[in-house]
Amino acid sequence: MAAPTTVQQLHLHLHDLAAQAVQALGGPAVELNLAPPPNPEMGDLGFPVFPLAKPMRKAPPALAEEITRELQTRAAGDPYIAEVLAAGPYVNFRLNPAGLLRLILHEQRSERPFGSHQAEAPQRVMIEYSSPNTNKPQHLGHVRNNLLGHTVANILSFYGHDVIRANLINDRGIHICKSMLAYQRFGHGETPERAGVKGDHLVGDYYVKFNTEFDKEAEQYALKRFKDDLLQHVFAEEAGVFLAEPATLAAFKKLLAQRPDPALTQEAERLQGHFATLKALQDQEKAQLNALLKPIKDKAERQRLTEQPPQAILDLRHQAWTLRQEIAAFIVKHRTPEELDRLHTLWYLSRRMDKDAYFNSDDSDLGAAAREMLRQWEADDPEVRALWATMNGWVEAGFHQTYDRMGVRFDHIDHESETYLLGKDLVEEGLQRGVFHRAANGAVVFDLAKIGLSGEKAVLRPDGTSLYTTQDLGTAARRFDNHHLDRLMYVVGDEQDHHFKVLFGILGQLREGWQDRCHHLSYGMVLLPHGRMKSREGTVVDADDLLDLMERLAADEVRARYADLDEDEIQRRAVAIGHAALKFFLLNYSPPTSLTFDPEKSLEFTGETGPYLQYAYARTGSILAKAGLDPAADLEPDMDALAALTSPLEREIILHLAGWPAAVAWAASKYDPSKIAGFGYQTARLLARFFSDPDHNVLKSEEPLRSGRLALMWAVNRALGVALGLLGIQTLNEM
RNA sequence: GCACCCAUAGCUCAGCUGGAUAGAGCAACGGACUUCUAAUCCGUAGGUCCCAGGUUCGAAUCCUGGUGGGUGUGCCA
Repeated sequence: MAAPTTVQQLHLHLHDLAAQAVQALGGPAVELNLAPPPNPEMGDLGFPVFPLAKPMRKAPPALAEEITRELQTRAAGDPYIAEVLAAGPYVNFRLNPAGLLRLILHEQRSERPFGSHQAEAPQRVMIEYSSPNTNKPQHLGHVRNNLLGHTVANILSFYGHDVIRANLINDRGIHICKSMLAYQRFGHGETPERAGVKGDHLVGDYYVKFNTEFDKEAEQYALKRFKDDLLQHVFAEEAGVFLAEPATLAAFKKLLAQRPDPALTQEAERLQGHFATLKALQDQEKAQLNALLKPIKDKAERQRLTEQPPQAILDLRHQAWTLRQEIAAFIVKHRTPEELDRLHTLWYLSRRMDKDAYFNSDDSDLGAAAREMLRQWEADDPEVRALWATMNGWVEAGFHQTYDRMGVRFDHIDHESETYLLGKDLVEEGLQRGVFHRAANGAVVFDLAKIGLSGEKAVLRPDGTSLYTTQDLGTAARRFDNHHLDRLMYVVGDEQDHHFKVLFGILGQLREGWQDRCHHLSYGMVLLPHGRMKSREGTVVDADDLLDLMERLAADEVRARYADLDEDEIQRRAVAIGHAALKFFLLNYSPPTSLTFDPEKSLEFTGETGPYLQYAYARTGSILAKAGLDPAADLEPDMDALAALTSPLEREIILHLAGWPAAVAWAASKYDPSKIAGFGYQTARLLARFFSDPDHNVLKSEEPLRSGRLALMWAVNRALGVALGLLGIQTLNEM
């Protein structure tokens, strides 16, 4: 084998050397699991001999000794291997750091960037991310999606694939009509310019306006239509249940706040404490009942026990009932008739009334108007289309401002208004071929049993209109055909896991091989300390507001450190640092992890954060600059200088850098930016240790160590710069 | 009911596809600014890797069963 010219080849070289040694000793040809030992004193890269012990009929430690001796003779004179040593049942290599760093420097100067793949053929990959609705501005959830998609695209592209960044803007449908209708009725011709508001926010305000107006309408309807029904339920058997609900008591507390009476409010708060007890009682009851039922298989006996549980369980229920009564009695005693009406209505709306059904009924004025508007849109009504074009224009302009701020971009932008009719021909063809069948009511459906799931999935309604899935099938097909894709990826939250399983399954039935070329990059939700973001409750973290906040917080930090810096420079750094903190925070979680965003705790600039990486980078750059070296220009390594790098920390840094190609390969194959973030953080951590140690001072050290350390700084600066670039984090030369 | 995901330090998370003594950040406590930039470093403390079995030379990691939490399960999008 030729001498290794890359770190990856070196890894293979070591593996082959070890495998040859094993075979020379009569062992089997197996893959050896080369991994770093837990302690650097043991070596840099090693493998366990357990799997070889049985076939070679030797005790592991003795075998390790034997393999080590064999390797020592075979590796003699190898420029990359300093030592081979046995450690119990393990065989470890100690590498020559100078040789390793020379390889790294060589790769960093080569045309193919260090860490990009060397062997695989490039693939054409389309990755769809963001996919926003044009009825409201983007929020923190979108930010995670945008950054995840954009960063994965960066990684795949860096790795050597041909990447198409796609966005499918959901610009049509009933939800769009809601904001349009509210604007038409309440907007008075307002524009973003006149209101001084970003277009997406302006439209979002009308979407909210629609919902509050609709809620009012629904409440009035419920009160008028179901008054008798409400009263009956409330004072009948469900009284205790309804009144003793957390939501009811909370609503009542709000009502109490309108007629200030501290004593009552206090009492309401005390009673709210009962809910925790109620929950505990319920859990106990459930646990006891389950334990009781568990050993009993007979169905009738189980049912009897469920219906007539033993006294202990009844006691628990009684305790709970007493608490409920206390809460109910409090509300009944202190409510005014108006308040009770309001509570009834809220209860009915939350428990009994199907708001979607109401929206879709002729009873709802706003619902009917919105649906009519959708019909007009589909019929190309010029007035509706004009309004739609105007408002969508505002929203998209707003989106693009936000994308630009985040550094997120796209190669292809599709609109659902152009794609929503796609897929029908595909369904027709599938129907002919028996992929789909016609249901009794005329709908065209897919039998999910064909792909190992249960139930049916409709792809055409009885009236022949298409569904979301139909459109997705058509859009995917068009993308495969137009772009000759090897892979099609969707960055979408994990609540749509099932949808994509179905979609890909059907695609696979329609076209051989498409299923395996599709991938759903599923990621966890962004939660707030109190739970999910709910626009209804005003807990949504707006993307633009968040970016503003990050910039402001970062500006405060910069100002606190460099009071005399001019304001432009403060702002420039604040944008870089604030965005870095946000990006790193979101990308440092592995995608499947759902994360809790706590503004108090999440917006940090110290510890494992983006600015920590930027800081380490800035310091390497500063040292290079002081030495008169340009980090952008190439550096010619001098072996004597590199050989002077012998401290444990220097070795550790070099070894860590050698792990970059593996980190990129891993991130690219798993679509996981957190691997890159983790690598960057480890790099920064090693550097922080390096900088804090006076013995490792670069500029004050003697030649040839000084040149060696400068070469190391140069290599680290490049590697960290590339990692930060992939994460979309701006580098700074001074912090 | 069924399906999928998750459970690791007080909190938030890693843990390289089964290897050697399970790691970081935050929070707590103690120490280091005459600095190649303290957005930093060093140290102390903190663990029944949810529980019970199984596979294996070896399990946080794989399998089975349970418990707890989340998300789905539209002829909605």
